[in-house]
Amino acid sequence: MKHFITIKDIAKELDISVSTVSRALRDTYDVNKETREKVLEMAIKLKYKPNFNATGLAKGSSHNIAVILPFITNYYFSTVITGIQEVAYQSGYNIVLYVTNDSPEREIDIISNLPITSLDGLLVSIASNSDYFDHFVEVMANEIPIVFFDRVANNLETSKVLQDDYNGAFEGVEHLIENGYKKIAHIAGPDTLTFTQNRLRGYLDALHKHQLSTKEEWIVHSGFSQEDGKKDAELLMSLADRPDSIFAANDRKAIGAILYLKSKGIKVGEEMGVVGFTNDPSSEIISPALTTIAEPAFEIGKKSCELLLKHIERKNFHPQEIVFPGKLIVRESSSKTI
Amino acid sequence: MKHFITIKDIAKELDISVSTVSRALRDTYDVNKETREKVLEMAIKLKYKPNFNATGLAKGSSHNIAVILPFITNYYFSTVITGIQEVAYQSGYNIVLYVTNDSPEREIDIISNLPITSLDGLLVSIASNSDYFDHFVEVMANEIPIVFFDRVANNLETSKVLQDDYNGAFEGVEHLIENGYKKIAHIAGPDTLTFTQNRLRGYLDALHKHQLSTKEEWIVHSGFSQEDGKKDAELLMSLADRPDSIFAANDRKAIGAILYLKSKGIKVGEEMGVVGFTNDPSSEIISPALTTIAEPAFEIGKKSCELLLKHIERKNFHPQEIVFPGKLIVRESSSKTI
DNA sequence: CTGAAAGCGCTTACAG
DNA sequence: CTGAAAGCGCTTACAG
Repeated sequence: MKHFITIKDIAKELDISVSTVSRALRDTYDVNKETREKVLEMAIKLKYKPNFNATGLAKGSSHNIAVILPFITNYYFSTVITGIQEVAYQSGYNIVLYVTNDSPEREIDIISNLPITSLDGLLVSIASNSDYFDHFVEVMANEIPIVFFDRVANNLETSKVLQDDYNGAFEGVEHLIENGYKKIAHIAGPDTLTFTQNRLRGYLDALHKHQLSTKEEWIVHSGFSQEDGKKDAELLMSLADRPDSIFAANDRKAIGAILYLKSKGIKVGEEMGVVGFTNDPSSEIISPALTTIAEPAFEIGKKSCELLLKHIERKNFHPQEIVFPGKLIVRESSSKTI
Repeated sequence: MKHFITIKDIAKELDISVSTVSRALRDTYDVNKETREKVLEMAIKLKYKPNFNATGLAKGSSHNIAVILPFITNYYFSTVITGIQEVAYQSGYNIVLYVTNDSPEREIDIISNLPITSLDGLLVSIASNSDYFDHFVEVMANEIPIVFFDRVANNLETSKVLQDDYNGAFEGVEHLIENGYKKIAHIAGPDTLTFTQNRLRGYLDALHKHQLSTKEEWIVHSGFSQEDGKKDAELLMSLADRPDSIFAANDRKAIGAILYLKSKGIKVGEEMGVVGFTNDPSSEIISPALTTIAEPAFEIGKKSCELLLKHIERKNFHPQEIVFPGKLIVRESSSKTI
């Protein structure tokens, strides 16, 4: 059996009670200054490490937060986690990671089996086709706060952190219009996701503002992968009335589309404008380089974690919704004259 | 205070002792079949969730494993974690994630402050310039098993999971030679890392086998980023005796190099061959597409986690070193006749 | 300012 | 096969 140094060892060594050691170790209680110093010294000398199972049991808090998201193998999510992690690390919290693979079933299974008694809060971005949120309600009923980011569950009284999907899309499409494109298609994400809907609205409103119209067949919903983008572009190019440009819901789709267009000898930029969303590093690698809306993924991660910690530490912290503005990054894929 | 259902609630409801409930909940002990079934039913009915702080305290195991690595914002590491996570999920283990940002200081700080009493094992990939491993020894002294992957600490009696860096490099360089390149440079990683050394050896031995020579100035060590690759290529191109091809330690460096070469109007493939290592998805996005050695990142993650679980479950499981073969993927960046 | 005692939820010899 | 009891390491009213 493993043996670790406990407060009992410190107490024995110093010939005082464990209660006093316990109090000295946290600085919230009245303890004689010298006693505290002796305890602290001894703790370092013995390399004492608190047993979080025990503190968790006794106090009902664990300094663990769960992060639950669809994937981690892409720029956006991995950067968000890095931001979350930065704040958690500074604040002495541990991150427990769960990946749903974008499957609603797996999401439900994970949430229902969460080691909820050793979790102080949850940070979550839901799966594309999640439509059942009762398991979140159950978690919240246990007084475990949740903060949603990016892919949020509406109708839940929790804090949310988002990028400005509507205005980002609006700006991206307007940029296309200003550069002379008139027949703008939109390859969108799954229409169940709120941010997909917001980007679609931004697209529609930008067209409307400039008295341009779209066609139903120019709006295609599918997944978020490069492969999806490829297929969407193929579909658009097969139309009798072809668009002259594409606003993609994210960069991976945009890149898939560009790859397809290039393979067909279509000159991206000149012949066919493309604008993405995210500012994935790949958008600089592809040629022509991709014009896109940059999302502050790292900041979103940091802010989400900060909010969650506030909820954890202040019982009645009022839920907030934070929206980060996007930023248009103009590159080569959207200029008729490269 | 939060209140959760406990085994006491089940016991009271059924009018039996908590000991019996406890035993019925795990199936290792002799319990009357009917009793067990009643308990299991009631547990479901009351939505009982075990308190892992309590089981951890009582048993000294927590079903938590820590994953500690330099970054998660790249293809390789995020895919490895996905593999780890897959196995952990199937086996009912939780992943506690720590990111060192490739900083040895942060790595030491993290490892020294690990909630070691609530961790069953560690999966780690060290920072580039780590050279102090005593904190790992300390962890191991507490009977917490460690499995290293990719960036391993030598001289430690633990299991290790790697790709075949030597042979991968050898094959990549030989491929360049077979395609007619003769003056092959190597843009390497930090020379402190074992896998960097192995890839360098593979490069050297392939040249040697084909009676080709290199020059000291053709071997340049730097970091692993795209930016590093760019700078390395710039340096190589400034040489009086320029190489005619580059074997890069990873794809990001290779891509940086290609981007630089393209910006100088150098025709990659024809004029200048480039081969990478990893098979990052970006290697298909860049044009010309990058020839590379594919690493089975997902498999490496799975295997690492499987090994760790064996160490956790079987006290005297003998440390193993697993090496996964790489696979040459030929694309456009290495063929003189595109 | 400090100590003794009860308790957090679970496990596990020890009896029977 | 089952129960009573002690214990895991820590916290926290309660006394003093």
